[in-house]
Amino acid sequence: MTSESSVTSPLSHRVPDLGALELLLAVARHGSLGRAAREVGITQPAASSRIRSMERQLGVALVDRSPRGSRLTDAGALVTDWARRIVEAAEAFDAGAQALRGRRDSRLRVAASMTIAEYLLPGWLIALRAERPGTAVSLMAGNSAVVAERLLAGEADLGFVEGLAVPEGLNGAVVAHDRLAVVAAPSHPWSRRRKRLDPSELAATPLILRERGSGTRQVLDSALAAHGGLAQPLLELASTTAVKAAAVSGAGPAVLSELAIMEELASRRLVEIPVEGVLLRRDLRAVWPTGHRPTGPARDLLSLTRA
Amino acid sequence: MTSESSVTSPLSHRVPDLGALELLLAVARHGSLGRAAREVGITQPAASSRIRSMERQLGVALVDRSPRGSRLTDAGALVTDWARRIVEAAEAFDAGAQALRGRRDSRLRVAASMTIAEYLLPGWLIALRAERPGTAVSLMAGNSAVVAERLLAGEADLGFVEGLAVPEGLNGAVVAHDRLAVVAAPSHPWSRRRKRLDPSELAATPLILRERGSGTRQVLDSALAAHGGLAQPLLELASTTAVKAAAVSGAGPAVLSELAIMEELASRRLVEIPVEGVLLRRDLRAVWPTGHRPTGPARDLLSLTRA
DNA sequence: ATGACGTCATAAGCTGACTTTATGACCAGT
DNA sequence: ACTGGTCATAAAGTCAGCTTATGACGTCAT
Repeated sequence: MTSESSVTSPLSHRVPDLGALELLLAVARHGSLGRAAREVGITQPAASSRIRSMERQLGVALVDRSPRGSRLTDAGALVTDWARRIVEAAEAFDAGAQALRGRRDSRLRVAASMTIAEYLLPGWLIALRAERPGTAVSLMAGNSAVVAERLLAGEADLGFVEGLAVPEGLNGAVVAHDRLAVVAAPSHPWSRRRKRLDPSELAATPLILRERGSGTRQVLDSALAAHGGLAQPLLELASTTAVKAAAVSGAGPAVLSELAIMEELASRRLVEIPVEGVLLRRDLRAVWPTGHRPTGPARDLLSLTRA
Repeated sequence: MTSESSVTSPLSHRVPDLGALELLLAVARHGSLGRAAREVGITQPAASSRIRSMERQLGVALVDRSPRGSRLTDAGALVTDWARRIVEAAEAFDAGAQALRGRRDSRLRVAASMTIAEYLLPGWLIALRAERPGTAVSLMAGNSAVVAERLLAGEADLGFVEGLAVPEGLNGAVVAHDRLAVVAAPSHPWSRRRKRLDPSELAATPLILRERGSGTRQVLDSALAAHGGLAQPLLELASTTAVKAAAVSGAGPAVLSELAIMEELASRRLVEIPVEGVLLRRDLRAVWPTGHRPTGPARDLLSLTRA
């Protein structure tokens, strides 16, 4: 192994900072260090030095400099693609964080359940910003009851919930679907099964679960009710993240929202276990007080989310 | 709109740097600033100050401090989840960049096509690092011909290609599938179609495409050959990224690999247009020289990728 | 009660990374 | 040759973040 590859130093020492990555993307777009520098608001020598130190840090030449401009090397193109994913995640972070700041003068006040706020809303906010720049959004995250309360109190203009039913006093429209998936680490015996899992077997096996009362748990229990009773907890954890981490580490099978595990499935840190005939689907809905159809910015956001 | 929300200042001024985000994740894990500080290798006062300035920057309280430790606030939990996605993208970047550095003493030398190197390999490398820490990997990216050449010259131990066929002299195993999808911006008329698109209509409509000769273009042309001839280019662009950007901006419909557009579909910046009866599927294969079944680290990586 | 141990906050001084300004070298096209 | 574009280098200033040293506060066990 190389001397560096085994070092467990903090990521931040081995990955260029966001400013450098943005600069790299700008260089890719413009084909010139100087123009890229202008785009990100620094001078040309600063850009030159920054790209150079990024190349030193990574140990790879990223751009071919010529008197007619700079083009990415092959390795540079690859690095730029990877960098773009970091920057996109940062954009989602920024969109979410700005909404969370929650100024009272926001034109659109959104109340959303945790799952939606975590996985879907940042993307929607980016799309909204692209279509209606200057729409200031504020975000309140909470469970269905909290969302309903805010809407009915007139403290929010649009809500998003993930329950089985629309709360009393609200109207809603389904904007997306979520599916609960049974997953396990690739090392788990279930990941090598050939037959689909039988629901009764699922109900009889201790699982890593969110605590009783969580939305995920409710959906699972109601789906298993017809097949031999409630889910058996192997571990009960307080957050989706904790459940995921336990499952990845091989502690046992878990039941998680599809939204939460897309990346783990793609990288095969988790494997989905097909289940026979159990429908673990739930609707994600936009909601508003009965009679108050969304208008203005709320309507803009709603139309973005409709599938 | 708020004074900040309309500012188009660089992302890096509004998003905390990677070190701060890592620190926040550590605080979430440990429930204590001091212990989190120790984990990321700084002192407690530094952590205290860094979290505080992050809270100032975001305008949101992230942790509840008490003499018995620190817990995330509700907003802090949400911010932490968003931060985790940035850090995960940074981990993928790091895994890829280390492989790209390509020391000659690497124990596992991989040659991969661009699409695979870009979208799948970083995740595999993270998984490999988790299972076999200390396996130094080097990466060479290129088209199928380059991959084959490296393998046959003994300069690579394992290859990944995405063509329609296995190159001469190599054996292979399908490790994943890719599907080409017809996509358009939500504003495009096709996104409001109710009927599936007819292949002959697809062949007759000018599309945003990669340049002739690219893998994507070849697959599309061969699929359309049976339905009225080759694809008509509206724009021919040199990179997947450029095609994607043009499609997102509404320039027209595009045909892109499913891997490349997962995020855009999730956030509805792009909409998939269902097509009637055209199979735009292609296999992604691991390959090695005929007769040289992968062993050691190459076998470890191969077994990770098998679906 | 009281002392020990944990928590986090504050203050002062240092270091280093990144910046700008001011140049210079290089190349292409006029 | 000259003009206008490219990138590189050097010197000097700025500022964020670090460490060390200390203090305040709450909990727990004696």
